[in-house]
Amino acid sequence: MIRILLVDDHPTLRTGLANVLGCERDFAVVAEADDGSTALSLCRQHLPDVILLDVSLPGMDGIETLEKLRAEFSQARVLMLTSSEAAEDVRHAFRAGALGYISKEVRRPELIAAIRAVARGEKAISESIARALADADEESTISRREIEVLGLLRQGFTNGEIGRLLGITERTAKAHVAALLLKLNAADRAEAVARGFERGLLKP
Amino acid sequence: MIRILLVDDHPTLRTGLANVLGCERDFAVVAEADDGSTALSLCRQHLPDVILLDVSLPGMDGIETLEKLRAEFSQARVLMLTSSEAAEDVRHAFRAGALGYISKEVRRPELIAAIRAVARGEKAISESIARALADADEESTISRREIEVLGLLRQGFTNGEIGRLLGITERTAKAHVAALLLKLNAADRAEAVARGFERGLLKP
DNA sequence: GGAGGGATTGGCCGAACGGCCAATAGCCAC
DNA sequence: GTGGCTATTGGCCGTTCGGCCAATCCCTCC
Repeated sequence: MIRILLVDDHPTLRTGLANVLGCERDFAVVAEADDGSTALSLCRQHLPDVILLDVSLPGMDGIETLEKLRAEFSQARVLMLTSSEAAEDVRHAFRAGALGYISKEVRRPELIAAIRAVARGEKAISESIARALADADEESTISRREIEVLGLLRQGFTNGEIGRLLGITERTAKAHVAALLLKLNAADRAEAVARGFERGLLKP
Repeated sequence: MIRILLVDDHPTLRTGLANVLGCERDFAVVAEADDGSTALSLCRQHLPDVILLDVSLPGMDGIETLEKLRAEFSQARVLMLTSSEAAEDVRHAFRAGALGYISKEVRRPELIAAIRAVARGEKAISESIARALADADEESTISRREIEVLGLLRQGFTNGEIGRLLGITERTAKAHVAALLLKLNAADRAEAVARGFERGLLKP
């Protein structure tokens, strides 16, 4: 018997999942949560075999929830669910100890197969996500520092301000911005920010 | 009997909806579509009483689908479903003839009530959406032209290029950009683009 | 028919931006 | 340990940006 905890903020989607999963004789949805902290306490109560975790949650987001879950239950087997295909999110999730990462768009059989795989301790990645990861690899990698700078560009800071905020020279800030423009193939910081949102580096 | 057409690109969510709706004796889900053109042809086939239409669809988006549906079936009663609360989307939807607009986060009873209301030809707006609309009213309204300019800022165009693209002077383009910065409370075009994404004026 | 708001344009100016070239130091992987 | 990548900094320069002030035309709402 595979005991499952559902974590998603959309009640209807949870119903759909519960319904789909309920059709499998060896699946049992033992609890449902609509946010990260509820997920944590329910996990303590039920110690599920598999946790289906939405990436975007209100308050504490999916990745953060994943980190806390893994910190407390290092053996927790987590399958991330997502609506978008942001390569950086996927990487973060795996780094934080997720076992699987699949799109909500997948059909029933794929979903079921992914859950079984994760329950066995195997990895599971849906095809669209794998493709997004491959695409991201082709493009140049954006460094952590650059993502940090991108976050400041988003807030309308000038190069000088970015330098001050990061404790570096305006020159260096400029260099980071230039690197961002190049890697994101953007003409100016406005387009860089747009690309950030398009790629999921920045979140609304 | 209320005959319903479901339009959403997430199979699991559709399952959930079908499940929730199936519990009501006077509801019948007569068809499901995962994109706009399928929705159109299914609508021709089944002439449903109510259409549940997701705002974000692959290819032709929800609003566009709505427009085509209304153009062909002017009596169509459409209830929009959304994951985000972008005030501009809501306005566009109502202008395009939607009868209702609710968040996917709503609980079962609210959803059912909204569908019954729309089936009777009444409007239905979920609380969170109404709040978003109210918030948007407090802020200054962004004109169509400005949204157009925002779309160009996103693509990294300079004021001069924007002028050329819109057939206006650089001066005027500058004026539009300045208006955007003011209304979006942004320090520069990069932040303006970010605010555009945050508000749902721009879509990834 | 008048009021209000959006779209349009003008000039001026200091600050910020982005491009190009080059160099040093630190860290990870092979 | 050596190559490759990132982070850091420097100078120089033409272009672009954003702010401030003011004016006209057109459409819609009352």
